[in-house]
Amino acid sequence: MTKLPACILNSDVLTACEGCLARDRSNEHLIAGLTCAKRNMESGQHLFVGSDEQLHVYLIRSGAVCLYKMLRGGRRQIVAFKFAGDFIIPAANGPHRFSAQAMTAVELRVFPLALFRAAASGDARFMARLHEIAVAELCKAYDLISILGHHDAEASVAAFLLDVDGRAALHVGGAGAVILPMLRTDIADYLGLTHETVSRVLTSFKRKGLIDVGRGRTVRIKERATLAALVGKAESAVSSGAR
Amino acid sequence: MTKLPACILNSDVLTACEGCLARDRSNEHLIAGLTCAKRNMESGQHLFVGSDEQLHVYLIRSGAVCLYKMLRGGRRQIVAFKFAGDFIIPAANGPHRFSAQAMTAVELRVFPLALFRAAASGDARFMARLHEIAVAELCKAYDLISILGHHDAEASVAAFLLDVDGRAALHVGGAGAVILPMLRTDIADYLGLTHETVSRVLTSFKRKGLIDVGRGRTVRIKERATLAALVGKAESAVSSGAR
DNA sequence: CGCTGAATTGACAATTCTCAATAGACGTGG
DNA sequence: CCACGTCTATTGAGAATTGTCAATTCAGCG
Repeated sequence: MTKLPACILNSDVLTACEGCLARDRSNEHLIAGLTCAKRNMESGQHLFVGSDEQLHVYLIRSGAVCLYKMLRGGRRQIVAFKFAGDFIIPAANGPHRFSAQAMTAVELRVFPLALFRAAASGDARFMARLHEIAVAELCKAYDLISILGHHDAEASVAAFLLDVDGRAALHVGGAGAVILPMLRTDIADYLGLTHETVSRVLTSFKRKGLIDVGRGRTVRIKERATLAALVGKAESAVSSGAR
Repeated sequence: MTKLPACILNSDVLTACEGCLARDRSNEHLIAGLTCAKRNMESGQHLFVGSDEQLHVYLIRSGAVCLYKMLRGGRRQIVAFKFAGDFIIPAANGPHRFSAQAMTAVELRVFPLALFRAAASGDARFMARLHEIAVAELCKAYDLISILGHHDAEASVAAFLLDVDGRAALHVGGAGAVILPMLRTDIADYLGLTHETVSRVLTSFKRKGLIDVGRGRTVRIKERATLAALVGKAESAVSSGAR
């Protein structure tokens, strides 16, 4: 079994890959046959679009990226936000299912997909890691489904704020404030709302004293419990009884 | 490498597992250490609920099952329908994230989760199959996200009809009609609508001549292209331009 | 300092939800 | 075989939320 970098083997890679690739300066080999290149992109640039062939695995070192799909009527559905430490791994063969756009300046590590897969197919541990990552994405997807199914703007935005707040990569010093790297439009396209509605809800939260909205897209959560109540911690997978 | 049953190795298992387990009568060993039991359940019964420990992998031989989660306000979000040939595989450790309820009489094959995982962890091919299944579920989840993001009842119902129509397991003889094994309420809880809205949309489709709604929850699609247009085959992952 | 894109706020329209009543299907039992 | 009861589906009317369109304020940047 080949030697795998910690960033691939560790269970918590999705949120923290510091220390592992931090050591790789100038494209040194991480494991036999699996190298990564550095790439930097500016805000607004696309890593790839839906029609592109899938050729790479991306690891985000810093910044924020969104994965989206264009829907009928010009509507855009963002299916995931990716932050520092997150992987973007093509799921199947063929063209990309999504487009990936940098929402801020982004620092990337890029692995050739073919090599990545070759390394995985020969190694059950690596394969298991990939599976683990896919499962984590699946859980995220189900969370988003729950949010979209709510049909409740306040609950959606509250869930979004709590989710983002849980990502260490986005915190700024001191008062526990979070930088929202995305536009109101991006939040709206993620939650299935309009940017006006997102704005209204945030203003409403601010007025109720649940959050502080500061300069530079900074948000600080003041009443976490109240937000959680809005989301409905009553959310439960338990049956409410046979039908 | 152990000998694996075709139902696990084949790529198209999610929709068709006939012929593989058809041969296993009375719990014979399928591969070393991996046996399955038969179980039958009636409509309305739960395979498991969200608080249960995850102990089994299920393969549906016949019938229909839904996976759901209860949301705040008593709202129920169905995250997936499972039909004949589909697996229900616990993703992570801990309790179930969802409840699973039989929507019709169901014939099941039940594998002990521990044995299933043991077989997988030692076998890169098996692991790869599991990954493949998870990825397929992920794609389904993203499809549902796209539907829920639409915020358009007609598009949602049209997408649902076309999706269900694509599942061979649900077709009845002759005129290409499909049996919808689920209630209007189930469809609504899947699409983030109310059963009244689902009913209204179906009636509207019927009046427009897009579908026939027959006896016994039978639906026949007459104007596939029109329904597809409603969904918006314009759906695309291609960027509409840099921002 | 002014320009440009983003965010906020307002007024109104549209869709869906809620509540309610009716009609239909299915199974049971007389 | 029909009547009844129950569950499901349909239909209707009104309420509520969000979307749409438009105008204004704000922030960042040259």
